[in-house]
Amino acid sequence: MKKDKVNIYDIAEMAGVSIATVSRVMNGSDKVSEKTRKKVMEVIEREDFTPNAFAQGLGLHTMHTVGILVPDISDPYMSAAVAWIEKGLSENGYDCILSCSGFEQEGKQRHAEMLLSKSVDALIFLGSTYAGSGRNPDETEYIRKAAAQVPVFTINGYVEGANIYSSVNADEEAVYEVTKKLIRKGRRKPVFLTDSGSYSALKKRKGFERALKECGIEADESSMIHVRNTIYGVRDALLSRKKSFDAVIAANDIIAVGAVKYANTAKRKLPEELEIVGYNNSGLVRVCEPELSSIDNKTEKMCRDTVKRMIEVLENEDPVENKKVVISCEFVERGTTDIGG
Amino acid sequence: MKKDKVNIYDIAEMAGVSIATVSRVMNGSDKVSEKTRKKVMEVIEREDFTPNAFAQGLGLHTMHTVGILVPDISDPYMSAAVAWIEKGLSENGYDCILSCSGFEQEGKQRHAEMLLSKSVDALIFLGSTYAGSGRNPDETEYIRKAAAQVPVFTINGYVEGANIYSSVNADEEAVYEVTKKLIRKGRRKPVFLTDSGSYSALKKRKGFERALKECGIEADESSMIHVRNTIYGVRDALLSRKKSFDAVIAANDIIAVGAVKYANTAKRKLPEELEIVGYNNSGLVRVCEPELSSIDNKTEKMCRDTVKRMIEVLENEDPVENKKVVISCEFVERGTTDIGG
DNA sequence: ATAGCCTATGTAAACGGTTACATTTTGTCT
DNA sequence: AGACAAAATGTAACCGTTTACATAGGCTAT
Repeated sequence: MKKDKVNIYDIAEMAGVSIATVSRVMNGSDKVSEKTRKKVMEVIEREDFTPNAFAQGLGLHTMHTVGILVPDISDPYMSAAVAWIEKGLSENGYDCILSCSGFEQEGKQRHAEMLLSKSVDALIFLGSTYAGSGRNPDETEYIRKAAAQVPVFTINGYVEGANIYSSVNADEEAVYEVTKKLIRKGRRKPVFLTDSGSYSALKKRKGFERALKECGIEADESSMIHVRNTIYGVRDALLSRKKSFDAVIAANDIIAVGAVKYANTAKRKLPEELEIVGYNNSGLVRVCEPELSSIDNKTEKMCRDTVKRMIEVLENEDPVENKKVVISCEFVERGTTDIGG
Repeated sequence: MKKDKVNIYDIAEMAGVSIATVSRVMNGSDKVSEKTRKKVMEVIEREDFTPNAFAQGLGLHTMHTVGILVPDISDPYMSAAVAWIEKGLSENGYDCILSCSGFEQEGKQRHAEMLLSKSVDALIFLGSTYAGSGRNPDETEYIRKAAAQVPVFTINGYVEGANIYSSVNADEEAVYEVTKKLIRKGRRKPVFLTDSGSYSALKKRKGFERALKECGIEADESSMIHVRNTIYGVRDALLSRKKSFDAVIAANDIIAVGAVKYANTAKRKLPEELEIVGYNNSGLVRVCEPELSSIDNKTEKMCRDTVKRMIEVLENEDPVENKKVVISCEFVERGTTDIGG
């Protein structure tokens, strides 16, 4: 099916020079006389020549390609992050291979191996790992295995290990601060909603618990609710809840939107009777009515930062000192709270 | 950084066989005696040997990899589509390289060339092209160029040409039908909102105009409004509009949400005083309040279908007959209209 | 024993670039 | 004009696989 493409030999012949000269022209560098360069460039453009990346890779030992592993690209937070990462990589002459691994460890592992077999220069794991959850210490074993071959970067999932670089949000602090504010304002029955036991979810939960404890509010198990990551799932869970509550801190914006749906359905006025805080400050916040107050976890900054460090690791031989970068969040107030931005 | 890896020569030497035999063992196929296979496998496992992908790519001319070009992955419609495509490809043993090209032709072209240089087996162009707009016939020249090298599949952007396969929605029909319904119900001043002059936008517009003409409503230019693809952009455009209108048909859900924002801001009751129809039936429809009536363009079906045809084209030599597949849409009624689902 | 055939294995030629090194061309200085 | 350096260009080795083809070795049938 695939037609034969022109290769460097064809170009060389047409331009009446050697392949070395064509290669030199292609790579801009080196010393080629202006006359020859022009002649060769003409042929290259006329024939629409683009070098074969594999052949280049063989010689150069790099394909300038980075693998991105994302559990679910249709999640707005993930897709926004991928967009930023792709942009950053592209600006630096790298391309990305995307792989949607699902949330299961087995899929992640398989996809990571697939990416490695494509000789990516580095790997980015996007989204939460379960590292440190204590439930199963080898849940991140495959990340360490991958790191034996290429530098690995994790975003919002911290894994300790050689050749592994992590960027995480100060999730605990962020939730702690916002919960405190809610309590200070008079809320006495806040609940925390999450859909997973991921690394970052655990941090958020910790922040929530700490704030409650400090304020002398009993943090019983029932104030930390496990929900499905869908709008209706959350709404229904809240509708059927027996115990009362007067504030919701959600682990992501989708869950928060579900809480807003609940409030609208149950006719509880926002923010007077109930306050809701989302997480991620994603595109959803403005779609929601009233618009959603949310904790901005600085996706763009985090992604840009990750890409920058990656380029450093890949292109400088001196080791990058910062293995773990913590990026703080910022609470953005909109219509679902009234605690001061 | 990358460790020096063992290669096939090392394995061959250690196992006391030739590289050809090792290669045969690796690829499972061919006839190798059980004894040799075992001996070689042992060394392979012990040394953790994985073949170099560059070299494989050079030899094989296929990496079971498909390139996906998407203008903007953070758009919920696009990311949902990518998720479906990735899933389908993955199920068939293919991987995908994602490239976010932006909406400009120049970027699309550059990214397409990049993907081709990576020896992808096929290319998928996601989202609207400007083919047939008449404004510039070579706007799709680069797609044809790409098709000279590998089969090209376009989703919602029809391009005529050899080796090009398209899947498009019956956009004109869908908009025509829903507009008719609105008019029949009594709406006399519908407006159509779009952010682009893309192929599918033009079809939608055509359907809108046709419905108006048939019903004897004057379709002046001002009833087809060009807006930015942001919620506030649309809201503000509508707020500042002088001429009155009583129904909105939007080219996508984001625009429709903007119209809902407008209605909420201007205190126009939905759906009594104003009816709004979105397009794509994306995740946003349920976030919106009231929930958004939208035209479902069957993203999953379209993506699955595209992947299926692609596999056929790639793996069977007999030509696939259907170069252009049209997939019909379905209007889904929610809170922003009252015309009957 | 030997011709004849399979089967298992090895040899070497692609694949399409990069690049160290060799060679030719050009230009300068005396 | 001749010597020499510098600049431009060419040659060929190398990267690590796959695979068509060649060959060696084992078996059966005569």
